[in-house]
Amino acid sequence: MASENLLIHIRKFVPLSKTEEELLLPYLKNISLKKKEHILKEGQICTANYFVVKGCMRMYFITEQGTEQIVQFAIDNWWLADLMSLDAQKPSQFNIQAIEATEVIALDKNIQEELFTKVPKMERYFRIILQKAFAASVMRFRYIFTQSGEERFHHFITSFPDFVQRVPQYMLASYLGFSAEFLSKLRAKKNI
Amino acid sequence: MASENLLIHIRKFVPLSKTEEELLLPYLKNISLKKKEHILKEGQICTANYFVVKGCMRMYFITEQGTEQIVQFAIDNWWLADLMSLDAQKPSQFNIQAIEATEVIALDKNIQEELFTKVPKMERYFRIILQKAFAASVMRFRYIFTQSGEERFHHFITSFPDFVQRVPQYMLASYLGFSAEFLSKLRAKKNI
DNA sequence: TTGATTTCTTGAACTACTTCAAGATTTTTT
DNA sequence: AAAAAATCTTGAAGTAGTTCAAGAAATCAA
Repeated sequence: MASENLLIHIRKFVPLSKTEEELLLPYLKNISLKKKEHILKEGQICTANYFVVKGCMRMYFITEQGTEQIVQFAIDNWWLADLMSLDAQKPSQFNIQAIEATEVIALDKNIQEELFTKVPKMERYFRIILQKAFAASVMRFRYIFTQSGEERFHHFITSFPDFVQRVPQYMLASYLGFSAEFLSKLRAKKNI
Repeated sequence: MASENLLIHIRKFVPLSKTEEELLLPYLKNISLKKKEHILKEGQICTANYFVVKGCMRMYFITEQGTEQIVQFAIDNWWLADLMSLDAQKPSQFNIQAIEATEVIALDKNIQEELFTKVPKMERYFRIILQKAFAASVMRFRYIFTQSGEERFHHFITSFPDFVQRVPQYMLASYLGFSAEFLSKLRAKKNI
């Protein structure tokens, strides 16, 4: 059962009573995505926050030059959404797409407030999750600003060796902030 | 009174009753920082979250090459902390320093949980603040990855014209991710 | 109000990447 | 199993930045 994965994740940060868990469940919606299926497209309003139960997703946009630029990945047990669009209910500047067949749980914006009133611990859970996500993005800035492309690539493959197998190389290059050709040359140099 | 500025900020996101405001105040500590004074140094454990009432601060670290790299600025009405160090209570990899004479309000980590229990709305306030901060950092990645140094500089000075006057150019260059010399050349080219 | 410190400028040589193009390989679909 | 689509590779030429060095200008401290 998909929701069980989310419950396990939540319990790591806040202790939920049986009653609270039962209150929470009706707010969750299971969604299955095929490979390459979009759950958000540029110009649409982001209506939910998505928890990846199993699979892999990317958030990206199309640059002025017409190329794709990836800003975030999400794998099992990560939340993903365009929080700016979700918050302001304005058209998104991003796309969110499944890279492989993916199961997500959606928490709809318009019932989220009601959930937080009924189960205040969920507000706490998201405060903690967001704090960690923001702290991680500060570290990402650190890496982007001080490491060369080669160093960032090396750091990434040693930190997430299994993940590297799951996404096409050109997506990894985009996420790390350099061209697919450059990554190919790095690999050639290192015999990877 | 410094705390009044924070109360005004909080009220923008959550409505606080008179009682709740009175509960909150004893948790706040006012700190005055001189220009160049540090409130956190690399290796120390970050013990509080800081709200800038008036002034300007930077969060930076020293690269392997011995140069300073700025990851965040904070001006009036922004929170600043090394959230990773604060959360895990491990030594920080960053420095936080006042760029000009600055007044901050500190919210200590070890009493924060107690505050959230007494005034749950504060947990909500931080959930909202963190959500906005994280959404903003996603946009910052967008700019870093797609705009040239020149474009980022132009975008920044048109978005925050007053801020540019307040910090030395070399700090702005560092924040934007290029060398001070390069920024100087950009300005020469544009007669700014 | 002078000296010390910090910040900004400029040019020259260098490099970590990019772009383009075209073919090779792998994966997916039928 | 063949055709189509997606992904990866390689080389050559170009460029947006960097580093270094040294002086000029602005700001700060006594």
